[in-house]
Amino acid sequence: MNNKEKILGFAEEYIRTKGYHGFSFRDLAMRTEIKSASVHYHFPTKEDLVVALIDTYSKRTSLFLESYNGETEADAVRHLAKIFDLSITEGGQMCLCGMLASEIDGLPEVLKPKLAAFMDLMIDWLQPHMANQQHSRAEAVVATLEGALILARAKGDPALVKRMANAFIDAANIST
Amino acid sequence: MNNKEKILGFAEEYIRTKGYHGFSFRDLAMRTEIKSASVHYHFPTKEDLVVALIDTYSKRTSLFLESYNGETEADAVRHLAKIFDLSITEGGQMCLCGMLASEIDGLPEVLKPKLAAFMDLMIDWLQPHMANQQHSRAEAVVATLEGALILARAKGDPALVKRMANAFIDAANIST
DNA sequence: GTCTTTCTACCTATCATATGATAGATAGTC
DNA sequence: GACTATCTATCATATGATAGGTAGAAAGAC
Repeated sequence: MNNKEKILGFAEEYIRTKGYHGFSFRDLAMRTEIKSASVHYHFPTKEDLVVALIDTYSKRTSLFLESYNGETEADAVRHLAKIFDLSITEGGQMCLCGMLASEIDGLPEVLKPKLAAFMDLMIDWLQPHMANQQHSRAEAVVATLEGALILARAKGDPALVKRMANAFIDAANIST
Repeated sequence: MNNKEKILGFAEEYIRTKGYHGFSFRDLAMRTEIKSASVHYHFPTKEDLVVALIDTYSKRTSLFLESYNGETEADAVRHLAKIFDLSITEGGQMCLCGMLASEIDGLPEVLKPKLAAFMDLMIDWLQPHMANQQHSRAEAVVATLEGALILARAKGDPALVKRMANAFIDAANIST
C-alpha cells in the first residue's frame, strides 16, 4: 500500500470517528510518517481529499449492494445492515457519509450533492425489495441503521446495530 | 436574554449544524457581539460550555417527555418524534446529543457518559409505551429518529423525519 | 548503452490565519 | 470595597496551504 492509499485510509478513519473538522493534515502526516506538505502533494486541499473518499466509499458500497442474491425483504435488510454492522463492530466507526451529513452545514459545498446521492444509492437499492416497494419503508431502514450507529457509539454497545436490523424485521411480522 | 444565555443559544445552534469542532469562541463572540475573552468569562473552556449545553438540553427533553398524556404506542412515538420533527423543520438541526455522539471519539471524556445518559433518557421513557414493552423496539424508534435527521439533512428533505415516524407506526400494523 | 530530460514523491521552510486560553485593566452595580 | 461583566492585549499552538529544493526512477534522444 503506497502513501496515497494510506492517507485515504487514515483520513477515512478520522472522519468516521471524529468528523471532518476532527483531524488535520498534520495528523495524517504523522500517521503516514511523511510530512504534511507531502499530504498536500497527493491531495491539494482537504476538500479534494474528502471528495476522493466519498467517491470510493460510494463505489465500494454500490459494489457490495450489487453482490446481493437473497430473496425476501428480511434478506435485503440484513444485506444492507451488514455494512453498518461491520462499520461498528470492526473499528467502532460511523458511516462515512452519515457522519459528513450530520456536519453538513460546516462542509464545502461540493460535498453536499454527493452525500444526498449516497443516501439515495442505499434507498434506491433497497426499495424494490421492500414490502409493496414502499419508498418510505426503504428510507426508514436506512434511517434506522444510520441512527443505530449513533446510539451504538453513544452507549458503547456495538451489538445494537444488528439488534436494530432484527427489530425492524420483527416489527413487520407482529401485529399490535 | 443576557449574554450568557445568548452564548448558550448560539453554541447549541453551531454544534447542531456544524459539530463540536465546527465553531470557535470567536464565532460565538461575533454572534453575541462581545469579545472572545468575555465568552471565556462565562465558560472557561469549551468543555465547560458543552457540559452546560448537554445538561440543559437533557433537562428540556426530559420535561417535554414528561408532559406526555397519550395512550397508544403510536401516540408515544409521535410524542417523541415531535422533538426531532421540530429540530429539523425549525432550524434544520440535528439532535444536540446525536451530533455529539457521532463525533464522540473527538470529544472530551467528561461528555461521553452524558451522551449515553441522554440516549437512555429517551429509550427508557419510550419503553413502557411500546408493544410488549420491548426494549429493542424503543431503541429502534430512537435510532430511526436520530438517523432520520441525518437523511433529512443529506437530502434537504425536512419532511422526512415525520414520514419516518409514520413509517414506524405503519410497519406495526401491516403484516407482510 | 549512455546521456539528458522529465516526472514522481518526497523534503525543508515558511505564511497567514485560526484557535483555546490567560493576564490584567476598567466601568458600573451591590 | 467587593462583585460582575466586559474590555485590550497577548500567547502558544494548530491549521490549511504554498514555494522552492532534491533524490531517484522513468522515458526519450542519440
